[in-house]
Amino acid sequence: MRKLDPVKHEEKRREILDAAERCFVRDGLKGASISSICAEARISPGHLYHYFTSKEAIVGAMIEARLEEAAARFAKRAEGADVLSTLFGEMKVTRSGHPALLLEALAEANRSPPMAKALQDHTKGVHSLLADLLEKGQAAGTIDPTLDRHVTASLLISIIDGSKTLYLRDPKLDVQEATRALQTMLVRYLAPASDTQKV
Amino acid sequence: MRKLDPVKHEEKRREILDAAERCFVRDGLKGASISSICAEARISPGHLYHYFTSKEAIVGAMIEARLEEAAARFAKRAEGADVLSTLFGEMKVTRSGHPALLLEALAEANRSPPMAKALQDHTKGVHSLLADLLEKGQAAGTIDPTLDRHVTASLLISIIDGSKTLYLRDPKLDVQEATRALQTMLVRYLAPASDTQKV
Amino acid sequence: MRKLDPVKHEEKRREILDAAERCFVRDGLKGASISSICAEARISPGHLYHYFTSKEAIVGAMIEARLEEAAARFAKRAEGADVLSTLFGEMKVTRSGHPALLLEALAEANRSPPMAKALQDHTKGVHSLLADLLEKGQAAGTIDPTLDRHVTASLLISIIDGSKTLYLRDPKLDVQEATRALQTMLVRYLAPASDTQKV
Amino acid sequence: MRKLDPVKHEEKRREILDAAERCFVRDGLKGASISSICAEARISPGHLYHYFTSKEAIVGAMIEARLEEAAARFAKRAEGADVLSTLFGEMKVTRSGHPALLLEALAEANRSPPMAKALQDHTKGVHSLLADLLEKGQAAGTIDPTLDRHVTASLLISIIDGSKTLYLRDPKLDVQEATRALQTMLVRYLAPASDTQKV
DNA sequence: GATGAATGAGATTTCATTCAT
DNA sequence: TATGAATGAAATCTCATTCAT
Repeated sequence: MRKLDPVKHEEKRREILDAAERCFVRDGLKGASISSICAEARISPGHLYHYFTSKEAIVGAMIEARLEEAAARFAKRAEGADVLSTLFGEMKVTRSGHPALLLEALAEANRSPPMAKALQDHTKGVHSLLADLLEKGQAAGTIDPTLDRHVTASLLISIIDGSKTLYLRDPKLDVQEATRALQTMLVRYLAPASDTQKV
Repeated sequence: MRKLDPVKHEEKRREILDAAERCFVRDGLKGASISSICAEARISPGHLYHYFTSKEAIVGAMIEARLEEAAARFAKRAEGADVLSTLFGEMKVTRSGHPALLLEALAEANRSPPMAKALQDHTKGVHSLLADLLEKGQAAGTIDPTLDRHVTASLLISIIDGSKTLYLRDPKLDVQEATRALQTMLVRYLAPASDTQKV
Repeated sequence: MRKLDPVKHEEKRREILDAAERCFVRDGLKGASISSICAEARISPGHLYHYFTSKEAIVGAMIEARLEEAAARFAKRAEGADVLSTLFGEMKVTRSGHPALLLEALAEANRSPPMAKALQDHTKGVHSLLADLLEKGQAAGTIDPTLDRHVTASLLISIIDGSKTLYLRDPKLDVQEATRALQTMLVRYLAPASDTQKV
Repeated sequence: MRKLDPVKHEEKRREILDAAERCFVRDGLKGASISSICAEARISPGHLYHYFTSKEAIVGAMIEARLEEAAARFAKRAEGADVLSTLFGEMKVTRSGHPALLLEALAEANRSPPMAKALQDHTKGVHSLLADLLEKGQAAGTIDPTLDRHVTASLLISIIDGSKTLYLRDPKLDVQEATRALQTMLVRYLAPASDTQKV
């Protein structure tokens, strides 16, 4: 009797996730309520439960989508580019892309094993992309060959994470200047020893 | 004839804050409930309100205490030391000191102006300490004199923040190795141009 | 496909208000609790908040309804009648109609501006009705033309208010006798000077 | 061991009652809390319970004191005066003397038998004073001898009660004018039939 | 698919009262 | 006498979730 249209279903799911995201950004993962999400998505609470089994599921799906999107963006940026320009590209995003959500996810990962797993799974993808880029750079002689690719990749990710707090800790900071400084640091770190010149 | 004993009062306050902190680490800033805090502190809910006017006040006092403590620790470490060894010292703390709380505070600062203010105020202290250390290093010739002290200080703080996520994103990461890599990066970044040798 | 049914909604609202009124009469405006109202209305506390945003809103709506009802009853009684018979009619209600609620409202109006406003707004309606009746009586020669209609109307309302305390101050008082005395007083007060005969 | 000084005790009790009264006027009988009373009286909650066994006892004692005071004032005013001037005197008090408390007491008397009893006991005193004054007036020929003294006394009390609502129902009312109108009404009501002239 | 009524547990906070000192 | 620590019940209100239609 139910003629279920999987396409429309998926569409609606995404609509709800979008609405949920706006609520989560505004009110926090715990602070946002199912009913606020329903209001934002203009559906009834009963209906929402046709698409998601619980609030936790919404949070999970939403974070998952965000992480996936970020990974995809990163992968696209990495295509045919070198490590440095990929990283530089990523850093311009710093103030957009709702760092709030990433911080929420990181805080939540401390307590929620599913959240931690989602975070770690996604991290793996970005990690191996970076490690590959580093390897290519080392082969091409543009990256210091003495650096361990895996540790360095992890480090680079953590630096991107850290860059999300710059604005929170000092809203008056000149973002462009800070970005440039970050780039300088990365260049100095990753360049082979022969590259004596400082940027 | 008995007058209120401010020492005991302060003691009890700290006891409650300690209990609260354990709850906040375990359940999150929003996830921890007043009654769980009361249970942890072994007092009645009514009594808690002799010491704090609201849950928000508890969160605020607790974060403030943590930030102050961190700043004090940092200041002590900086006494008579140079930038690099101060930073290296700070990084060993990485896995202790409840990074969970810092991440919670950062996430919360996105929405709560008082939290943002507390974070920014504390940041200023650490920032100027770092800037001073950088200046001294530049005067002594151990730090690249072309670096802007203020931007660099901000950047260093954000790198410390980012280091808090290393373990969350990859629990299998070798922390010692990662710490060494971080140190390498800092040395390469901060060293004057003449110091050609890589560590 | 089911849309919200405003009729049923309104019905339920009124049911809750009726239950609330019973509680308020029994326990007082402050003494009645949300949970007692829920018990009386046989709904859950959560559900009550689908219909009212706060306890204050319930109190307000309930008093408003009462005042409106009283005003409507008064207006109906005044239709085609003269002042005296209207007032006499109103006085027979004395012991019914829950004078308790009016006294609560009056006491509350001392502190609650919204309550004061509701009371004053409703008073205006009754006041102008009375003033009109007085004017007609003066034109017809049955009411002393030297009386100021507005002050007199206010006075008459306060006398009705005062009549609500008769039973409270002396439960053994013969209500019929008291009502007759009240009527006598009103006749003597309002009658034109030429009407020398006392009732 | 306890050398209890009954005079000081009584003094303190009265101080507390005065403080309590201010709180009750400000916040209502239910709205005022023990701790607000303690703050107002500048004593500790533990200490308060040396003087009163419960909040109810404070309310009771306070209302009792008020009623007694009102009765005493009334009695003093009645000394050697006639009904009308006594009533006129009483009416000038209208806006002072915290009508709030009387209205609270009346509302409370609907539910609290002790409060009802206190009210009725006090009423009896005023009632018989008024009845006496009326009797004297009738003997002297200044009061209509056909009026029942007891019913009339009750009626007069209720009119004084009602006058307490004048200002609440219409804050813009000219109090002097209203008082004059009230006096007119009383004169017309109480004067013997022969006194044809209207005031 | 879609609504909104309905639930009941639980959150924060207040308050009268008692207790130890 | 006097303090303020301490209690625990209860009050208001929120929220994730389920159900009937």
